[in-house]
Amino acid sequence: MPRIARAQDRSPLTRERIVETAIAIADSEGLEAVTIRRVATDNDVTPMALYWHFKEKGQLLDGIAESVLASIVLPAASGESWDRALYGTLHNFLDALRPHPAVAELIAMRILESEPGLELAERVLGLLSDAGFSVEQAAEISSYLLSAIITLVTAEPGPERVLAQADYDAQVRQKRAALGALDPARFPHLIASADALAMCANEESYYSRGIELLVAGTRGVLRA
Amino acid sequence: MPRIARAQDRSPLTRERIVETAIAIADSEGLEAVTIRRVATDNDVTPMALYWHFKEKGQLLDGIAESVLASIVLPAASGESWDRALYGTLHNFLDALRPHPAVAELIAMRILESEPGLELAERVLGLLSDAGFSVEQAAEISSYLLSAIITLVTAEPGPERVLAQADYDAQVRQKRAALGALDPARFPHLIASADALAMCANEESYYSRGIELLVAGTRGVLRA
DNA sequence: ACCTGAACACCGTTCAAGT
DNA sequence: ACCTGAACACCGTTCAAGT
Repeated sequence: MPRIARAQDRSPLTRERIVETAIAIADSEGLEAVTIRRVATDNDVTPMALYWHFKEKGQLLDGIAESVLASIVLPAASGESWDRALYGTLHNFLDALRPHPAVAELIAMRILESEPGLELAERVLGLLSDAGFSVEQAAEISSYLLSAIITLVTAEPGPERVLAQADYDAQVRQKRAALGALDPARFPHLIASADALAMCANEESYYSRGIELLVAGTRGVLRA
Repeated sequence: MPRIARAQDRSPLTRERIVETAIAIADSEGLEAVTIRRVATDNDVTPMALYWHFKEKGQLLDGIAESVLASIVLPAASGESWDRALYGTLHNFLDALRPHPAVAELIAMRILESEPGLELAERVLGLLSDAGFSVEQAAEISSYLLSAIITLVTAEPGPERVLAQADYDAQVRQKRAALGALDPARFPHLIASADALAMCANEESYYSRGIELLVAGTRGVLRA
């Protein structure tokens, strides 16, 4: 008599599978949709099953951050100038974050808690040291640069990335209209910028100019 | 026969009083402690009373953001160079955020939804326009600069600002120890920076150098 | 106009128990 | 080792009702 399909017949849950589904939920519906109960449901398991793999929800969030940080591709250090290498490294970090804007906010506080995050920070500190910054300045600037890259993706102009295309377009129109309706005597520049503020016309240039600004700023404080 | 003290004898709740207590809770215990029920309790009122003043919790958070934005002091535009004026304006924004680091994260998405936020954005756009940026570039850079200021306060090195002094010190020690225990062959710069990364030695210089970096970066992309 | 009481559908988490 | 069932203390929110 064949047993009906049940939990013990399935491939067992793993930390990795749980984190994977959590990221998928965040990508499609936002971080607030990532609940213990929802992640459990998506794995055909009761909520309490997750507590075998994670002591508490915070550890699941740690796992998400670590997984995204692990996707950073850091090429071997080359003979470039420090500022070009810094640009490249920050871009490598950004490229890992962009596919998962909804979880980016988890990362800032966790960089120094994970192996791949430590490697990223070590690399940036090294480049700033090459540039001639003191240990204290390098520490301050590196932690700021990495946070700023995260901000770049969480603060991309336009509605949140989680929305369906139709909702997205509707929100863009609404935001543009709201800015366009302002008092022209008081907010002339906002009115002129309504289009550009309502959505990000060109993501690539938004991101590369953002990183460029950070690197140029780092050069600037070095000279000062 | 005297009535016992009851709800209808107290001064009535106001939007402002509610927002005020919400900010106080966030300041002392963090944003996650701000619940409808807790804010109600602190006002000696049932949770449902808040729904007379706010349609949903999101509107309370909007109110918090607006209140903090309203505390920005923007001096009248002076004859300074655009970059010095930009430094000053960003500092004005920062000064409004610093007393309330726990709610800073609410502000980024809400700047263009409130009167004082619009005034801040208009000012920054004007300065970038003076500098010679195109409308599109000014829009991109302004939204990035304002987010970056918020990041400066949410990403300040060291443990979260909500903790009691003893817990704060303990966390600093723990973080420093963790970094100090890394493999010196792989993470030499992190080990050297352990002290500086575990806490912010000098907040004032951290903040002024952060703004300096952003202004220098803006100058840099203008020349490019 | 302003607030309460009772109820609902959700959370995260614990604890004892099953295989 | 890995998972379930039942329960607890919390959420935000609705709806009808009180003054």
